[in-house]
Amino acid sequence: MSRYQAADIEAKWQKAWDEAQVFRAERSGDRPKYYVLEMFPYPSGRIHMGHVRNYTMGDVIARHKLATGHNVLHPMGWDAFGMPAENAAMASGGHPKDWTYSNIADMRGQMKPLGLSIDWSREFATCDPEYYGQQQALFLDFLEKGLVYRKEAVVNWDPVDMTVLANEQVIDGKGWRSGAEVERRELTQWFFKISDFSEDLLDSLDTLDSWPAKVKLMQANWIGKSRGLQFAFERTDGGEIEVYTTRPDTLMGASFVGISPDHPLAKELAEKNPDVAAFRAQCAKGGTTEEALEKAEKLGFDTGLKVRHPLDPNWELPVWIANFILMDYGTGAIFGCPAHDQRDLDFCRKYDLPVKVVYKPENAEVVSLNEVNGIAAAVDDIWKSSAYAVEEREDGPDIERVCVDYCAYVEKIRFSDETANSSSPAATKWLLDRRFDYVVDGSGLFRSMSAEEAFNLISDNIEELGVGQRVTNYRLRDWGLSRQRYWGCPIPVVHCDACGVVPERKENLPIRLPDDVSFDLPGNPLDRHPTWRNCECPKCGKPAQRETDTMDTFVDSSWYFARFTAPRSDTPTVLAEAEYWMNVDQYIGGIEHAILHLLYSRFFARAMHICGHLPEKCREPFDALFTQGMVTHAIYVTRDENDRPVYHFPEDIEVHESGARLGATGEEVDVIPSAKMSKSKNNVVDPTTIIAQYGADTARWFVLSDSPPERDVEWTAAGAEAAFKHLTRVHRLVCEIADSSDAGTPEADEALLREMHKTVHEVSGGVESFGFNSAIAKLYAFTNTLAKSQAGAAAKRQAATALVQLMAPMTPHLSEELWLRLGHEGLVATAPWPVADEAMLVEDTITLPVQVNGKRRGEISVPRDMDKAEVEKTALANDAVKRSLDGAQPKKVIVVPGRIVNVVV
RNA sequence: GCCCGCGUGGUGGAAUGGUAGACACAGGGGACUUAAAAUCCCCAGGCCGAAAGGCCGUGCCGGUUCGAGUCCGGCCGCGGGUACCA
Repeated sequence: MSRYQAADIEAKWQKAWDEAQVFRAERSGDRPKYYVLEMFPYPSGRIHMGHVRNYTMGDVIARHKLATGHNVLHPMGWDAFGMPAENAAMASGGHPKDWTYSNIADMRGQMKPLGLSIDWSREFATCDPEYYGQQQALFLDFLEKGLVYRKEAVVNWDPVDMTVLANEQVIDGKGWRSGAEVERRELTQWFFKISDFSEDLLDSLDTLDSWPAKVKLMQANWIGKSRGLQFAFERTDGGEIEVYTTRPDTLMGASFVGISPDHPLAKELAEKNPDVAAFRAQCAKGGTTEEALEKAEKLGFDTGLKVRHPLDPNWELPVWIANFILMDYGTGAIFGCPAHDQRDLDFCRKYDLPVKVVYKPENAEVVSLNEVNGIAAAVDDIWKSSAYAVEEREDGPDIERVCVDYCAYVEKIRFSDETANSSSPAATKWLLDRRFDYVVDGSGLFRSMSAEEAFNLISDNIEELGVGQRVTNYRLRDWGLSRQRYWGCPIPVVHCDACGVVPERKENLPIRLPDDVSFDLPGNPLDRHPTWRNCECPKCGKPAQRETDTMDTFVDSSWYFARFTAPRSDTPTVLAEAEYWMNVDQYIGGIEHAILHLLYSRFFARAMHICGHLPEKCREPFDALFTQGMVTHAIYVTRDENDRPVYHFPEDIEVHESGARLGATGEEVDVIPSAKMSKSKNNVVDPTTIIAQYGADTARWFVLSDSPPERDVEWTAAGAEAAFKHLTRVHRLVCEIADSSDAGTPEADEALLREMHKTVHEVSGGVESFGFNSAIAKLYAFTNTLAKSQAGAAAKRQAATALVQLMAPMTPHLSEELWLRLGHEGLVATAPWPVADEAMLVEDTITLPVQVNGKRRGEISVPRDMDKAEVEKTALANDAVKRSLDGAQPKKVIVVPGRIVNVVV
């Protein structure tokens, strides 16, 4: 009997599949098509366990669909533009192109041994001029349809290196190479008009039935539809300030009007007032990320300007410049209502601005006002309490009641204030400044009304006054695609002194990246290239300058799925091919792409449809989405002399009880226990050693069995050994069965075949619903059953055949080998998937647990179809149950047929 | 900060609101062997108990339910995203 020789088997069958062209995808009318796609990799140089996990999952789906009679498209390509190639060029002097293509060759070489059912004839890289040239054509079409435009936007600016930094290159607010404090700076850049599609992108989420709910929720929140009021505050010195608010109901609690440091008014003031200029400069420090902006200390500057409250001309509010107000959202100006917004509250406390309550806190009565910390603490508690947040509902704010009782509440606070030992300035200020006699509706007191009523009352007043109107607003911003970098798709436009910005002619595409560039200086090499940017204006023919910005790499990955349907065509897509192959039936990728990549792709599919590159049905390009968890691993960090992080490889680390240290020097390292594997953090584990040691089938089996696919998994090497042992066991067992001629008992045959049908049923279900780890557990159990079975050779061969077929999507090479060994014709890869006999799935006798008051006390064995009354009788007659009841009379007996009996006493 | 997830034995994990811990890893014991490897068999959440059995137990606190790992509310911890990492 031959031993399990993974290396021989795998090479043999990969060759066989190749020769039979089993995975070559061609249009065909005789089978339903199925397009399965895994998010294509960035060619970092080495595949890691995350790739193996991702592609193996997709491969199981693809092979299962092939076996169930589908015409499967399962392509692979490379998301090949991006910063790491330039970083490598800077670090070691090579060329990004060489680095990238060499990495692609390496990774393809590491992926092929996995035996993936990929149609490699469709492979491409986004840095191929044949691909990015078509992308440039798309850009020009988008431009023509008004889907692209230019405007000013802020970037991270490194004032020492004089270059734009990616967010990732900003560490603790400092440039990663220079260590200089990063500034925000405005540049003119290209934008896709994704915001034109806000409503559609939001509404269409409802049609994506096979997407994870969490992804749809994240996208919906990202798009961030809000109903609000846009209106103007009149300045006492003339002019006005336009604000947007989702909370007009809190207008009577306004304490100030705030404008963004990037607001035109702030810029105007800065020209005359050096203090304002200095404040703006202070606000411009730090990175551009939302996180950095939100977490930054709240800074404000009192402009000295005043505005009139729109509902009370005698009520003046100060105008502040505040760093937490984003120019990109709404109008870049707000009114602050500190009582009902945490950020406004923080701000008002810091600058001693009044806090006016509009809503009565729901739990005002239960607040203890005699706490040792005095009234300030009580007020704090209330401010912090969730009662203050008015829940945003689909139909606008609701639930909470606008005050009436708040007068009584304020009295209560005041009463307590007299007895409190301390009176904090904030609390005193708040008490002194209440204006609860203000009239909204002329009645002399606030009416008791719901938040929605208040929302409408204020909005109506504002609209009647003619100073503003209700508007729908979206958080989603247009997609800035300009990058001041070399290794990306050149933006195909020309700047002409006479004609302005002119699109390149399509016949001049692709606009190729020049090869002769240097990375010895920071910044974009295209900018300082001696000749590349010189060209003729496509319109007037005079000398002109090429755009030197390249495209965001997200553009590359926003349409590659469509390109796979016609990867060699000299147009971006071919409608007939797209009509046949699209949409992607199953898309698989990391949860980290839940928002940006998937949203951008949805936008691109719409835009491509508008330009005639995709049929109508492709507006939502991914029918089903599965988001796999990430493979994580600890990160080991030390700090260099400038306090910048240095990441160490796992193999250089010694772990001890209280932490970890560097093996070479003994230096203690900080351990970040579990984080996404990332090349820049040096925590990537290489799967090739496992493949070399045990074979691809072991690696595939192990990554699928180890954890549920949607969950993150911490990589450990233990376990691969066990997977290999199991496959060896299956090999031995099936070979024994193939050679056996034993007779068995009819009972054993029956039992084995019942178990076989159950396994077929459960494994099929598991494969179809991404329950790979559970499916594999069933296969383990069935292997154990088969090994112990006393069934005859014929029944065992039948069971072994099913086992081999069920394992085939996961361990395709081993299965082919055993399929042949069992004497079957052709390839298991194309053999029809086994189908379970429903009649064999039901047992005649079932075991029911019996609970007494919800605790399991015994079990009974009853016929499957026994009626409820009989089951109840049997349960109550059970010895263990009687003992547990101890003579007590049951009040109620709940019988859940086929499930459980619960006796309540 | 904000949005979204996740949290179950020593470990990975299983469990349409219905017997918590399937299946495996590591561990312990045994068989085979001169020995080892390989293979096979058995044990195994915690506590009490000789056993029968009992009590506790799915991050924490509370709720809904005959019944909660699962649903609801509030916390804590960890992870992802946060628009120039891909």
